[in-house]
Amino acid sequence: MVPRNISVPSRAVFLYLKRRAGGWLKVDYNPREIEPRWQKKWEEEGFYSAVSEASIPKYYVLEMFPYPSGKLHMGHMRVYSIGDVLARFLRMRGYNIIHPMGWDAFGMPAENAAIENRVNPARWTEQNIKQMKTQQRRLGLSYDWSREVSTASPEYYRWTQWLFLLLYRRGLAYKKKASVNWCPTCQTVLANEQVEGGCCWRCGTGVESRQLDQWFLKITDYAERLLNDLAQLEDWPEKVKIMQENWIGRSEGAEVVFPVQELPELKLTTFTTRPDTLYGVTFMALAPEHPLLDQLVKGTGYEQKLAGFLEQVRKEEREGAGPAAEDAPKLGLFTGRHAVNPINGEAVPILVSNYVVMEYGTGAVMGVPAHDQRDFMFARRHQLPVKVVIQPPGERLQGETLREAYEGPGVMDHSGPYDGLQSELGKRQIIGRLRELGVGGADISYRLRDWLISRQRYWGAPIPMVYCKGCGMVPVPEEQLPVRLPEEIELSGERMPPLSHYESFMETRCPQCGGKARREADTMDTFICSSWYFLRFISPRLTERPFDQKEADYWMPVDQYIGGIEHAVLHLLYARFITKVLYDAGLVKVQEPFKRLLAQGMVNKDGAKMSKSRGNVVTPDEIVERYGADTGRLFILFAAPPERDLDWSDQGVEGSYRFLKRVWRLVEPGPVDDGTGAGPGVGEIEGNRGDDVERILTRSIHGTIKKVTQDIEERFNFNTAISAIMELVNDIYAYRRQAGDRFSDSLYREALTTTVLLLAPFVPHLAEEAWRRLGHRESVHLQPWPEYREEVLQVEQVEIVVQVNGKVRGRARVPAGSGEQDLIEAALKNRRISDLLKGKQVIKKITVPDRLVNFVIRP
RNA sequence: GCCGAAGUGGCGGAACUGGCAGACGCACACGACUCAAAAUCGUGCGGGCUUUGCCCAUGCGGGUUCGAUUCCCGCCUUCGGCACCA
Repeated sequence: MVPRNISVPSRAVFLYLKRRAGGWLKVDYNPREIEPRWQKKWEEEGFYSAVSEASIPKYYVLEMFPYPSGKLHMGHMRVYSIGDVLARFLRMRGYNIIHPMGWDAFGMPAENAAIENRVNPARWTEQNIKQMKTQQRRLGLSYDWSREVSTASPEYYRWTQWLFLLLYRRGLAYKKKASVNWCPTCQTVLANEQVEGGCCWRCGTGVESRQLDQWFLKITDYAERLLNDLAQLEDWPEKVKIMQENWIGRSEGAEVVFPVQELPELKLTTFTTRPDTLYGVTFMALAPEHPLLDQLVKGTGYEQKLAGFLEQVRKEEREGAGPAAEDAPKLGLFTGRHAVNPINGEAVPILVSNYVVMEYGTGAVMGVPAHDQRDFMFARRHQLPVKVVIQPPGERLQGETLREAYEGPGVMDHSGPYDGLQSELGKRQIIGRLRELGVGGADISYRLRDWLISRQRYWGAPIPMVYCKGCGMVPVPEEQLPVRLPEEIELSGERMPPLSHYESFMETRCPQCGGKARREADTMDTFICSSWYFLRFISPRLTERPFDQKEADYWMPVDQYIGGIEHAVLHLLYARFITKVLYDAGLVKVQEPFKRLLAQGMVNKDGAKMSKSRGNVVTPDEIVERYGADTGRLFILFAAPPERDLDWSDQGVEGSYRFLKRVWRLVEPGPVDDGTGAGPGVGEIEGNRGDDVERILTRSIHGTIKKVTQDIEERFNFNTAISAIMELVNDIYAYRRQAGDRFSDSLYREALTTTVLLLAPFVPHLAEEAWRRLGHRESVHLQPWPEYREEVLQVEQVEIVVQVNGKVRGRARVPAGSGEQDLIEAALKNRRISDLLKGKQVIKKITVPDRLVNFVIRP
């Protein structure tokens, strides 16, 4: 038996502290020396490499891979820090961790740099990757670098092209001429998701509309599944799911077919969410791009006028491009033809209007001005009749005097046999009638459009298609992949797309007939490259297939995905779509790629986004240089919960640094039992408070383990986890101050050991250095996470609050778990309480075990 | 306009299931150490008052409850998403 509270080791500590105070043997906290040393060591030891091994539970931690701009910013540092804490924590918890990193390396900055500075995009990108990787390495992140991939390498884009062919084979990739979003600055088209408020997501330029022959992916075929499966994503933020839901924009309604009066064989199909207003139709409006327009107008004498009108619309669009489309004038032109309302045989004029969008529904709108605000504004502008067919409760509206459309529900009116019916019921009945008549029926429409993937640019994965005079469009056979991007190319920035002017690329042989053929000159949207990269990380060097299915079955899905909210409907929707396609092709077993998602907030400074123009930019490099990576990581994680925006504070960083120095001073002396000297004399250490100090520290140790574990695992609240560790450190200092000759070497050691283990995921370098100083041989990052002992947390006595009418009026100490009667008795023993209750009538006594007693008295 | 989130000290934030509002940190003030400063250690720190204590206080106004930062209703402000989607 070793007696407790031996004074010898504590004297050792004491003397050590004294010596330090004298200024010798002291080593300051020096992250600049510690951090690179451990980074090197860890890499040599290679224990961050993931190995497939089904015997222990796997965990896939992934942060959205970056575009290699060459400059790491605070936003990057934040995502990586969050991911790294999780990866390190879960590794200590006994999981088989895969934590890879790579590069979303195709994209326009490389190409633009090439044009401006005559550098080679491939070299430029390589350079940036190298630079950025160095910056990442300095942060002490636990990546398995052996899995690094770059989407711009032929070994990778070969499989992006393979994916395209898979989509093509499955009928999900097609080429069509369509009016598309064109960014004049980027000289390329954009998918719908890539237009934000009418402007380019990348450069902010107003987007124009252009007619081009382009490649699309049929993501709309998956609209229903993409929508429904959101319900399975329990661990995704509600916000992101709602954004995707809105983006997909499912509306239920009906399809209604209107024959053209003058040309009965010609039929116009419309989509409406309000079949109950069918009797209120007073016109029909077609989109300017509507395919039947030419046929319709032919022979009416309106041909000239139509051509002029379309020219005007186009001009209007070019000039008025941008937001506020709603306020744009609703131009219209009569086509000379009429449509017949299938429900009542009424003929209404057919017009062309710029407020009808070809891409939604059928590109034709049945105009019900009384019950749709846009139709109403159009009708008033062009003197079309307004016919009220839905009466709101307690009102009788008149078409002639209506000031705005009534869009709510009501009772049907002027609707033949349906008069007097509730509109909701009327919807169903009219849909039934349309079906009977064979002129429509229930239908669903989505806001989601097909994904436009052609980019008239050079630096992307070439679309593996060949055009042959004899055979037409022919896909490049898989065994001929990759279609290599010519690396030595002069980019002028003028002749787009660049590849079309590069003969040695364009000229090829037709895979079918062997004759002369031309290649597709467009490259793919980089969002395709990033919609499957999480699978490539699983088998990054495989040459026969994009990924190994068995390995994918083991590692997928990504258990925790972390990234910015800006990808709520871009990357995250595309990746879900591609995963579902791969599932349908029998290549993966999961229908959803990301089990859990964390959308981290932005990093601001002085309440505004960090930007060069504001001059409020702080870079990870500066922070690492000045304070070390550990301080930067700690501050970023401590200053706010991960999903919230974070305000950078130089003083806050200073505080984190101070805390780490405080920890350093605890561990810097090394193991405490160096066996020199005798214990401190009585009175040399102030405030001896006896046994209690020991119990307080013990409880603090175990309480902190519990809190930190829960905060990381269940809530992702790293900020509160860190504050708990700070409290433990404060308790250790208090113990050192107060223990006196009861100082327990073993307890002190346990406290330090625990602190270091708990800090390991957050500040890996300092923790490692401290761990070794405490006398350990093996890395702290290979240690099991500490377990807490519940029994230590049990307390015998608790302090309860005593309230009178809900206001705190006193306190009482009671044994833990006391019953109602004991609580009340203890509360009444308090002088103030009994005084307050004297002569008063107690109506009610409320007790909450171990918490409070509340006396309700008559006022 | 529609959809969504958030409003708590001088500041970042905490309070997990309705139970002591303000943990932890920053800033500030004071004290110790020092010739002095820095560093460090310690103490205090929402506001008010008639200060053994009492009152007010979690954007504003109501409500439910013994008790509300937490639940409900109405409003205000800020931020984010969508924006002629028939």
